[in-house]
Parts: sequence; structure tokens; C-alpha cells
Amino acid sequence: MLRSRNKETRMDVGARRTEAYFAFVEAGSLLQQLMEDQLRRDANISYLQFFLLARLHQAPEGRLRMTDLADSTVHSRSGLTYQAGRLEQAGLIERVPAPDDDRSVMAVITDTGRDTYARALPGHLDVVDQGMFSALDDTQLDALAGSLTAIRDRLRDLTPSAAARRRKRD
Amino acid sequence: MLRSRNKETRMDVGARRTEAYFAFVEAGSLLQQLMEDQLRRDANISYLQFFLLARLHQAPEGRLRMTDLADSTVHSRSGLTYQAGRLEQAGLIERVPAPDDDRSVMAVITDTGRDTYARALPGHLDVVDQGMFSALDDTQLDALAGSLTAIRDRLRDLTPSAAARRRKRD
DNA sequence: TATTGTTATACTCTATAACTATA
DNA sequence: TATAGTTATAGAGTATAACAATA
Repeated sequence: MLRSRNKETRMDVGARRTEAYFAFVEAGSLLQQLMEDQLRRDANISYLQFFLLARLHQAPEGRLRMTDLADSTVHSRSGLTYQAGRLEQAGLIERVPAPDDDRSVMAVITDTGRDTYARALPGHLDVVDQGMFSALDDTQLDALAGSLTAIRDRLRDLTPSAAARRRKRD
Repeated sequence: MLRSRNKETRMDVGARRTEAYFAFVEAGSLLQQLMEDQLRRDANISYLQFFLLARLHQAPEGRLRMTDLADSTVHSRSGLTYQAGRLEQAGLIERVPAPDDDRSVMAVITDTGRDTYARALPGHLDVVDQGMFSALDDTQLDALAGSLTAIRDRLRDLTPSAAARRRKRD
């Protein structure tokens, strides 16, 4: 038998799953709420806008094709057009023609955009540290990182790519 | 020294945190997407509506005061009024006067509501099993449940109650 | 023919403040 | 005075389909 621990220290697997599932869902919801509040307070941007800025900030020369940016999020292209419009209006990004393909548009993070990202980041990491990591010791943190990574990879496999979803719709 | 493992098997704590954070955020986003799709497909309800039904299904006599239902979610009362209207229109809940307090309204799940919940649940648990738990062994699952519970409790402490938020606004 | 990005449009959802009624 | 719930309203966000330009 692999079930070595007794009832006191080892819950039934089904109950454990239910517990983990509800904790995951609730923790995700609470964390997102705290993050939205912090980002709105510190930089007046939404969570999604923060991640679009992060993607561009990390990208070579701070630029990505619109479609690639859309594919790295859950967004439809029209949804990204909307968000890009808001970010451009706020001066955080610019849209410029792509040099190699005249159909494409590159989204480029501006200096103001990088400043805004830099202003939002420390408080953001604080929220993550206080909300997630201060509750765990190093061993737990290691295990959590490993499990979450495995789960994320599994979910990636289960999720069709944005391009595939688009093809299916059209 | 507590840091017993070497560089090959033990990442820097900061990098581990970053990894865990991004995995958590992405996994949460992917899982939510899969859940929304499944619930829309199987029962034509949103994730939020599923959880409102779940709360009522579990409650004694299938009924809760509107304010209590609102407090158990991230919602403003007007937001819950909106969602309750949609659920009522779909025949999944009813609103009846509270017997003890003439200001209050009880939301009650209907038979149709319970049927809808029962129809959505198996596929929902399938998504959770396939997306989250099939990636882990029993030991990992135990550790994950413990860590997520600790994180959720920490986040609850950091999050002001809905009532407190309401008081602060008014 | 297929792809890129935008637009028009309609819909869902959320929050704030004002309001009614009850405690 | 405070609380419960609704409503009016306005705004943010999303998705679909149709479109123009380019590959």
C-alpha cells in the first residue's frame, strides 16, 4: 500500500483535491483583487495593461507585433486593438508600421510606458510577497513552484493556441 | 546552514518566487478560461453564476440573504442585484421576502437551479482533475493543498471584508 | 486565398450615488 | 441613524462579423 499515513495526518484524496481546488480559486481571486487595487493606485493601469507593458518591456527593443501580443494573452485581436488604443492614448505605447510586413503593426513601449511599469513593479512584488510567499517557508516555496509549474504546463497543453481558436471561429 | 541543496537542484529564492508567481498567475488564468468554456457549454452559465448556485446549493434550505451572498463574493450589492436578476430570469433562483427582517430578501435556489448545478458539476470537476491534479502525485497534492490554504488564509487577512469596504465607501 | 489590423455594433458586467423602506 | 435592496446611469471591457490592405 502506498497510502502510508493514517487518517489523522492524511486526508482522503478526494477531499484533498476539493480543498486544494477551492483554496486555489479563492486565493487567485483574492490575489487578483489586491493586485488590481495596487496597480490602479500606483500607476492607474489595469492588471491586463500591466502585463501588456511587461511583455513589451521584456521584448527585444520593447516591441512586438500586435498579433503576437494578442496571442500571448487570452485576447481576441479586436480586444487588443481596444487596449492598445487606451495605452496609446495614455502615452504608454506607440503603434508603428512593421518594417518587413506592410500588413503588420508593431506595438512599442515608450519611455513613459517604461517609467509607469517601473513605478508599478515594486508595489506589485510587495503584494505578491506579502500575499503569497510570506505564508510559506523555503521548502514549501520550492514545492509550490514545482507543482504550479507542472500545472501550468498541463494547462498549456489543454488550451488551444490563440491562432487555432481564431482559425476554428473563422 | 539551512540551504543544504546545491545550485543545480536549488534555485535562488528570488528566482523561485518569480517562477512560482508567474506560474500561479498563468495557471489561474488558463484554468479560469477552461472553466468558463466548460460551464458555458454544459449549463450556459458564467463562472460567477456557478459559484452563486454552489453557495445556495450548500446553504441550509438553499437560501441566503442577499447581503450574505454578496459578502461571500467580491461583489457590490448592486452587482449582486444584477446577477440575481439574471439568475431569476433564467429560473435558477427566486427572491422571497425574509421572514424575520422586512428589509431583507432571501435568494432561494429553485429545482431548475439545482438541476443546472448538477448538470454543470461533473464536467467542472473533470476540468479541475485534468487541468490541475493529473499533473501531481499524492505527495505533491498534499503539499499544494497545504500551501494554497495557507496563502488563502493570509490573503483573507489582507483583504478587508465586503462590509468594511462598503462602510469605507459610504 | 489567407492574414493583419481596425471598426461597427451589441452585449455583459461593474461600480457609484441616489432612493425607498425598514430597524 | 444605520442597514437592506433596488435603480439609474455611466463606463470598461469583450467578442463577432464585416471590412480594407497586403502577402
